[in-house]
Amino acid sequence: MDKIRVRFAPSPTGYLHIGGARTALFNWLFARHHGGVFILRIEDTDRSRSTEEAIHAIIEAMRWLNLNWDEGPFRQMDRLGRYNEEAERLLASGGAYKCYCTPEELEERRKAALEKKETWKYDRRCLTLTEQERLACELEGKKPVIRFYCPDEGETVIGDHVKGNVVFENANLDDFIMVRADGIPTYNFAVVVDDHDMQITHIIRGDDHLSNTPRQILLYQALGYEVPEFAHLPMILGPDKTRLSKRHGATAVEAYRDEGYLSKALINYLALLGWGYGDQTIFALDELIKKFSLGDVGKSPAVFDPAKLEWMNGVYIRELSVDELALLLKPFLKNAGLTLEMYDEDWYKRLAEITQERLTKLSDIVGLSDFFFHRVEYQPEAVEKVLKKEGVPDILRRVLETLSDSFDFYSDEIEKRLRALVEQMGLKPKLVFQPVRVAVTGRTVSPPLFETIELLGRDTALERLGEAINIINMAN
RNA sequence: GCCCCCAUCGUCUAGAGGCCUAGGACACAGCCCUUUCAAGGCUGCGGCGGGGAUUCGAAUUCCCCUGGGGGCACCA
Repeated sequence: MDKIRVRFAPSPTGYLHIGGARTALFNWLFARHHGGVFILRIEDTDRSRSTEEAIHAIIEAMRWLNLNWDEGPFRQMDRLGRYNEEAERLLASGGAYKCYCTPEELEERRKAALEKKETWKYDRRCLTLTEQERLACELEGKKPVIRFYCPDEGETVIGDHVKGNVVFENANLDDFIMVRADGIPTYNFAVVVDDHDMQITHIIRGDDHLSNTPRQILLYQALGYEVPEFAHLPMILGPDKTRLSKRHGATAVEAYRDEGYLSKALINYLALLGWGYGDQTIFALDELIKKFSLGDVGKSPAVFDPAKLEWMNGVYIRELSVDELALLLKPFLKNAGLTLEMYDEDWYKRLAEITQERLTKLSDIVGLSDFFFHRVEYQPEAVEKVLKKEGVPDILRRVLETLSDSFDFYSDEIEKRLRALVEQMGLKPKLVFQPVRVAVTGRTVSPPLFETIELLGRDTALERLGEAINIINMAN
């Protein structure tokens, strides 16, 4: 087989969507698996909806996901000449014809047909225009569109790699518009010329394109092109089983990045949406490349499950080294305004270490560690439930004394001394540690206590212990 | 309305006629570990949409129904 060439061809009308990312990923995996070429092409022929920002956003997202492309990004708007050439060629051979019907006229006729419960198909009014009538239209200043002359007999078969053979009656297709009145090609035409020119061997895309495929195949044949292979991926759905969209929550890849998802986790999760390899759920990237095949792509649509993505993200966060995690965490802290001069690199690494298995998203670090960066805010509930218990002031005083002793302020040593105190007081560990936790963090839930005390530093820890004692006294 | 696609736990899926008493993962519940929360371990809950047909035997093959999705633009 010739060298495999695939492409991802988004239209730049918004951010890179989860579904688009999945399509890009499958193309990329297929290319990498076969040592082929992955091409990025921007389908920007919809001039009213395409924007430069969207192009940048898509490219950014692709980079973040590490879906590197070998050729491109190509832009369809740069290739207008080619479409023109091919359209002229088809016009000359009778495979296409000019149509002077205006959108308004068409809309009217479409409506009328629908009212009579007839299926609308372009009525070929302009197919039989005489040269004189044509000239008259031109003189009126009408700009024609170019329509494909669609055969009304026979059938077109797609040999799809995931759907199998799909048969369409040509009679159900109509003479669709290839080139708009302004000379810009429509999707169905541009995509065919591009895929041919770029020697695409496999077209892997969402199955929302399945019903467009026969039109495109007919176009390939009319233009004398070799028809490529097709693989139509099942849609990604929201919880209500409709096509995944903003209504269902975040769908932009960059939103996940900003929430603190790791690209590797997103990739792994996306790979499982429509593809599977036995019972396995966690795949390293090279494993994905090695194991990916179109044959293992499922036919049925998949519901996007944010909960599973979250879980998987946690798995990937736990796989990070402490150094890597510390580096990734910093921007999230900074963004939340949580910074403090006194904390050095090592401090952040320790923070990463003690929060690692508690993070499901990088952004979780904010809620988990904010008390390190500003005054304690005692949660009323925590004060009520823990600090106001019998004997707590005494316990906190004893802890304060213990931590005031001169010793190296490390978690191991802190733990040793506090456990000794617990022993000495003859209390259950929990009875001592929970009040201490609330005293130094303001709440009942926190990272591991002794490490937290260490990271707070002796001064702050003692200060907060004292503050807690005051609060209790004042309440009484 | 017309055309096309799809159908196993709530979700992602394994399953290509007997290995299925339908397996795994997420979620959920319980227990263990434990200074909290996590993480981890164990256990549990939970499914082949319905009807025919083929077969000694069907989640697996075929047909119909139902349900869901997609397309039918001078959008892609």
